[in-house]
Amino acid sequence: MNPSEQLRFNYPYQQHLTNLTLQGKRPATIDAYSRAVRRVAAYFDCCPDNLTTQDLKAYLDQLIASHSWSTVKLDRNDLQFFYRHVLNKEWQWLNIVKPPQSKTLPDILTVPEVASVINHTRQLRYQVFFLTLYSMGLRLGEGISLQVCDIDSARMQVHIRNAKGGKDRFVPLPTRTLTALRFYWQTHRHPTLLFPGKDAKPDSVMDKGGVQKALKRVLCDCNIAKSISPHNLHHSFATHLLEQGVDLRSVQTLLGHNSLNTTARYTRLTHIARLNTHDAINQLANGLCLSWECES
DNA sequence: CTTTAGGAAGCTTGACCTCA
DNA sequence: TGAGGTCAAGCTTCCTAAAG
Repeated sequence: MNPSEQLRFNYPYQQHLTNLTLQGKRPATIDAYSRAVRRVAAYFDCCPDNLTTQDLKAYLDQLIASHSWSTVKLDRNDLQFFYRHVLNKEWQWLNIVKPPQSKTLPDILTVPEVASVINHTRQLRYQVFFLTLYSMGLRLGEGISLQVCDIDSARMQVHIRNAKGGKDRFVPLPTRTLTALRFYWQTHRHPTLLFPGKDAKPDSVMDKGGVQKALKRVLCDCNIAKSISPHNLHHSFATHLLEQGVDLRSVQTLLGHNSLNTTARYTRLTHIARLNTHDAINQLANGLCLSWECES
């Protein structure tokens, strides 16, 4: 893009960012939506305010060929937002962009596999972190943001703040996890964070990429060939609770899921006798043998 | 359908170790 | 002791999957 065109693009782009913020969109959404506008501008090498319907159809057509439908949907939604709120235009034809129907299911670790992963994790911080994610069914982002003040050891529960969609929830805290968190905290004694980063910035949390890489290494050491990421610990936890007889609604509340869609795979298990959620969680955590506990 | 979080890749940085 | 190598962590960006 030449300098004058770039200058012309900057104004609507900034307006777009402002509108997204004013609409209360989360940072991840603003990031994703702003990328789509930058991408279409880069593709046509100009400010996208005067593109024709044919131009945009051609753009989305090549995008379908080169990217996943998730990306295509994002760009479609972002362009719609951009045209509606920045350019004040409607693009009805965008409704013809519809992804094919598909439904995939995540890989699940067994309880012995989870124990193996935790025990093969050499660094204490990752070992305790994986235990924390699994034993309370947390998402990666929820785990790394945990603070000392979120732990309520009197009521044996943890306050999960600003989870997906900006929602809070409480989850039961297994005794074993509390012990592990206390043990690990003694090694760094950070005033607020349970899982601080290693860099010089005092309030930086543990890096997501580092956690992902650490888990990949451990899975390799354990010879586990399943497609597993930290988020699969969240799914594995849900599966194991249902296998223990906890009812589906309780598991969804625990994980911060409102819909039945993603957990529908587990519904066949709900005929099993109901079990107290707190007991089931402690049973799962107690089923893991942690190497550092054996050493200490 | 729309929105948000997670995963992955590529690059940089810094700690740690070895060796001349 | 300093140069060079190695590796993990951190950071940024882009892409994909999951959840609302």
